[in-house]
Amino acid sequence: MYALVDCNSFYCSCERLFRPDLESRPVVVLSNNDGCVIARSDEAKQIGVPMGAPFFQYRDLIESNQVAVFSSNYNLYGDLSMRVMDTLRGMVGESNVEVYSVDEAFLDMGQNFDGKIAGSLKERVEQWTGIKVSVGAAPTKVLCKVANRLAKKHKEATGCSLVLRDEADIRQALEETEVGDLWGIGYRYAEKLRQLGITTGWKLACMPGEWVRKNLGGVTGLRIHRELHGEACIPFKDPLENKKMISTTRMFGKPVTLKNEIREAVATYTARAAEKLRRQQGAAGSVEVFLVAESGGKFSYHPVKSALSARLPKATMLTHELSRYTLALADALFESGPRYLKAGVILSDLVPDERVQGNLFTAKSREGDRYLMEALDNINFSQRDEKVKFGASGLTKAWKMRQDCKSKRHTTRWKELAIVR
DNA sequence: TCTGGGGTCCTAGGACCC
DNA sequence: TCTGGGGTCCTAGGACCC
Repeated sequence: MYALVDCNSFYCSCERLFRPDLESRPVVVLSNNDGCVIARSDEAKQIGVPMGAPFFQYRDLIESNQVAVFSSNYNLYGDLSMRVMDTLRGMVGESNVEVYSVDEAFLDMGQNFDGKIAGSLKERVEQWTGIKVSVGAAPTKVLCKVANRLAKKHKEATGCSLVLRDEADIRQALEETEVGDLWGIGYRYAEKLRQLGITTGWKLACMPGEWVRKNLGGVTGLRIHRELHGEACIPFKDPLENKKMISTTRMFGKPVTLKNEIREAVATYTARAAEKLRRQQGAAGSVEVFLVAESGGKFSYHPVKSALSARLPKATMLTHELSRYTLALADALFESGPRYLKAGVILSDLVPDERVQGNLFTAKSREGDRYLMEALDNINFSQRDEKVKFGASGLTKAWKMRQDCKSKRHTTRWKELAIVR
């Protein structure tokens, strides 16, 4: 049996933790650049603020209902997420927790599953961290998702925790689940399935496997289908696995037209991506840079993307080596004229740093560079906020994103500690 | 007139997730 | 004026190999 533990309206819960006065007020959290709504408390959902809604379109609704609005504060959410995950690890063992996202984890509950543990997991997390969670348990990951969704949907009846054990439970749950609400069935497939009259999870489960393989993206669809029948096909992932790709991409706070500003942004994003790369002790064999520009058309929002990539002669984790390439790509991409909205840097072909293949022509020892990176990361990690950086990243950063309603980093900065009087 | 069979590797693009 | 960021997996098709 597996269990899925999912934090309720996670970002909103984090904000409320330090603002108890918001307990019964609607709360929303905005994406970077204060662009769209990415988290809503139950009250905000009831008022009718949809997920992903552009903030400017819903501003009136939000203001007239006195919704508390926050810019996203990833320092705070990341830290609270760690506390939740640590609590879970303490209860079921480190190797039985797969952190699926910042607010979700799958737990491997083993063979002798006792239904009561679902409740105690929930209680302990809430007591130790102050974050409310929902628990769904079932024989497969897809069914855990179904259970979790229903646990949330029927809060009063389930107490936010639901176990699907035998076939009767599963059938009933699937009959109540719309096909598009299944994990792995997105907008496109849901549409297609509905056209064919397959409206619920149960109806999909009743289709023959071969049909599913043909019509639902091959083996991916087949896996979901089998999971609906209680056959676990989506493996429990090793928590120590490294990323295969690392990217840093951002919208600009306002459109950018100057080459220098594009270069600053690309240098900054390269430095951030390289930092993530070093954290997993990796080195990148390829880099890609992309720019997104406004389209000429006045009445439509159709940004134009252009991208270039380069393969490095030797995989590296050094910021200054990586940015030599990313800046050259940025120069090649840039045109004067377009108003640029966004840029991004993607590192791929990642290999573990110690296994970097030697190259006959770059024999020079790079120990010094390595120490430099280590020192840089240490300073920036403990002091934060880019205390030390490369000049190419720029000092003014006119293009930086907007964050007008950001809360304090209560748990990760001494200076921003909450004050209680 | 008639032109094999069995592979691998790479890339682009689609679909999905939170 | 204003629409996020960071990932994963899979497939099809082309180039190339013997």
